[in-house]
Amino acid sequence: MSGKERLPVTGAQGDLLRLVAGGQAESRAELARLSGLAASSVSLRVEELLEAGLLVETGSGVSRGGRRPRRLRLAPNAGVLAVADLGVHHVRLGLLDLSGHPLTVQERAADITAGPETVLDWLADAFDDLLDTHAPPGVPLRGVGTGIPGPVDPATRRVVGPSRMPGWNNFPVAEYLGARYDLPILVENDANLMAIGEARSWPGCDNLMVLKTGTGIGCGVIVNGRLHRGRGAAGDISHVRVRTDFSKVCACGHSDCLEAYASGAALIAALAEAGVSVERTGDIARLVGDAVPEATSQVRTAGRLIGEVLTVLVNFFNPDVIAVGGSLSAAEPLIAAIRASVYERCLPLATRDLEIAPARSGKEAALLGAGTLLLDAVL
Amino acid sequence: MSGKERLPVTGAQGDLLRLVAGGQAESRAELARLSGLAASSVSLRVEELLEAGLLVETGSGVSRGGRRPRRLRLAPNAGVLAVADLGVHHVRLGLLDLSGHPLTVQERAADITAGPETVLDWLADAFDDLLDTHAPPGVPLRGVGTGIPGPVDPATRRVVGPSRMPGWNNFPVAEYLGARYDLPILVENDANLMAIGEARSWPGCDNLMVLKTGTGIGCGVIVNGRLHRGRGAAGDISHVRVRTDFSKVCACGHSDCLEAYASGAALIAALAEAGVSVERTGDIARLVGDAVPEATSQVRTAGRLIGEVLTVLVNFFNPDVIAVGGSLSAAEPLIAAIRASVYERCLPLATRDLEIAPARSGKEAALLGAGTLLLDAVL
DNA sequence: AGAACTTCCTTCGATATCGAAGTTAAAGCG
DNA sequence: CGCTTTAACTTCGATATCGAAGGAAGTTCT
Repeated sequence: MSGKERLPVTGAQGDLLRLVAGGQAESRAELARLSGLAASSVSLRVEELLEAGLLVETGSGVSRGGRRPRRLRLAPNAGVLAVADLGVHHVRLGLLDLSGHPLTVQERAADITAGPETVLDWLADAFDDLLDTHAPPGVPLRGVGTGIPGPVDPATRRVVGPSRMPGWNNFPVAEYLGARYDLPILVENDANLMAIGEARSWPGCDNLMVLKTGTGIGCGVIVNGRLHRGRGAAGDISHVRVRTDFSKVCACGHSDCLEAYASGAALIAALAEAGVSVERTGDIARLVGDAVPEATSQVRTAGRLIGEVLTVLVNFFNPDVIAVGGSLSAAEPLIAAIRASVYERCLPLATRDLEIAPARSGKEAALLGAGTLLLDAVL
Repeated sequence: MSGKERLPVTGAQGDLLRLVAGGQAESRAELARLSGLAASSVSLRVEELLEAGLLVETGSGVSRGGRRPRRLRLAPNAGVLAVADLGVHHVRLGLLDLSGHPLTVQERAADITAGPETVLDWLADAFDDLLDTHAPPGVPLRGVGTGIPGPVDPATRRVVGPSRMPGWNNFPVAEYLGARYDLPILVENDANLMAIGEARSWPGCDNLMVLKTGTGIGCGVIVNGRLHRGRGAAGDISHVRVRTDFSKVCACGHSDCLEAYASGAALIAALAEAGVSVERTGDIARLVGDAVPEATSQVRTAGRLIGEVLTVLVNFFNPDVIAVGGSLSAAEPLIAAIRASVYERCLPLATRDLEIAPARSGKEAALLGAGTLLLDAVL
């Protein structure tokens, strides 16, 4: 667990390892195509990686009309990653192998308002616990990463101006964890991590928007296969102004923000007014499933508002995919309403091959995304 | 004028040439830093390029504390590019050297509604004319490019669904020009070209939005220093819905499109209703300069509407710069109104270092952009 | 079943790139 | 002015990459 240095690989070896770890290549031939290296060079490097015990050959793959490829995998004992997805009330955390596949995942209750030191100490203890109980013996920890339910400045890797995280503003999360783990540390906004994780489930799609509809509304943007951070807050559409019949003031001080109408928190408040008591965002989808009319109507309205914001973004950005995740996305009318808005209003060229679909990668999306980003730092 | 092949350069040589041509590097040392190659390798390749007559040394540059760099330039006789920016009523066309600097630029009246064959034949004749009269003798033509005032499908390089170009739909512009010139041919949307040209004027800024406010409203998007095309129509914000007091139906069939209120064409119509007769979009800025109240008021409203659309995009995309060009941008209240909307409504993290400014690169922006893109195909 | 592809991977000599050490030419300074 | 420092380039042996040719292991066509 010592040594902040990467694995003992040269540049070209690292590129190849990343391609295998990222699931983009499974054979020498694919590596050659994707890396741009000559097939002969790939063979040489792969040979070295096999000898170093970082790669293993696991049988052969499917023929594409000729000789079958010899399938390459990352060695299971090359290392593990410890990753977490900090939420407001819950934390998901787990261990991944260096292919980014989960070895174990847990969800634990946690209160992020307890402040950064308390939460991060607790998190590190939880990691140690997981490593003791679930990591194969002798396999080294190679990196630590966590998602944060608020904006993270990519330059300083500090939390900046979070709305639901008192005490965290400007806290140097990466440094604090770095003091405990002498390893690559990743700190990133949770919607961004989710977007990266989700992108792995859409091969061939280079431009995605990934919505996280939960207590708040988050959005991660993948451009050209890579996370777009902008100045640090890219994808933040929660305070975009929407067209509505009556006016609401948002917690941010502006009026008519999307979040004030279409977030899980807003829906819970609206349902309470209508006499329907809901405690958690996840329960809204259940009410919709039980055909409670107030819930369905509210979700439909939220979908329409989100969809109207998306029309602008679809025309502007022309994504291949809009993946909708988060606990609200389990309510079917949400995506239906989003689709209706977008397809009705957007340019044909922009919607021709646009797919608007539920997120494919489930609850672990953010953890997988953390793994994917960490691999770039580790390999 | 024969030979569709590129210049006789190997891969690494091409990279170096592109860096010099793009104005990013002027010395061997800069080339080494930017290309990632070892200094020794750079020296070898540069030596070859000098011998091949593609590069020339032109004295020495400014010392940065040590020995002065030996300044490198593209050889003036390495070739020329013929580029055009097709508008609805006018065409700008010119010759560029392989550094992308204009040798000569002209504006000629032309009617794009005459149909593609007529216009493109006329354009090619105009190119030949320019080459005869303004190209240094013996310098070969290396590439041809043109901007189109409508959407261009990047896959097929055909015009798709243009609004003001009858007869052009699905016309294979690149193929048609390719039959006349056996050279790399570039065909691209005009706002996209303008964005690329403008981006060269903002060194260090990797994420830009470039607005073209003329008869219509165009927008080009630069992400990570490269043009973002999406599925072909990225940046097209002209048919985004805006919040207004009264409702208008746009030519596209939807109601309340941005273009129906804030485009030059819309302003001319609105001014006519107010009893102010304007013929061309460029005259609106003149009226504003003469403090005609109706014009100022209309432009301010247009700016506010554009700004409101931009708030969504700024939160989402987090650009470094919004550059506003086109004939309307000469009207100062336009940018002032855009700034007011964006700064009032957007997230602090997104506007902290955001610059909203008039385009820097003038009327030739699209031609320069065409040159920049062509260089990638030629070098 | 046999011949003809196709694809995957390896071998080996030719070539390109690297990087450490040296050279050249300037700026900064007492 | 001469000394040190800095940066720009060059030289040259070590190393990495390439690419053509060929072998291995399939599929497809006849």
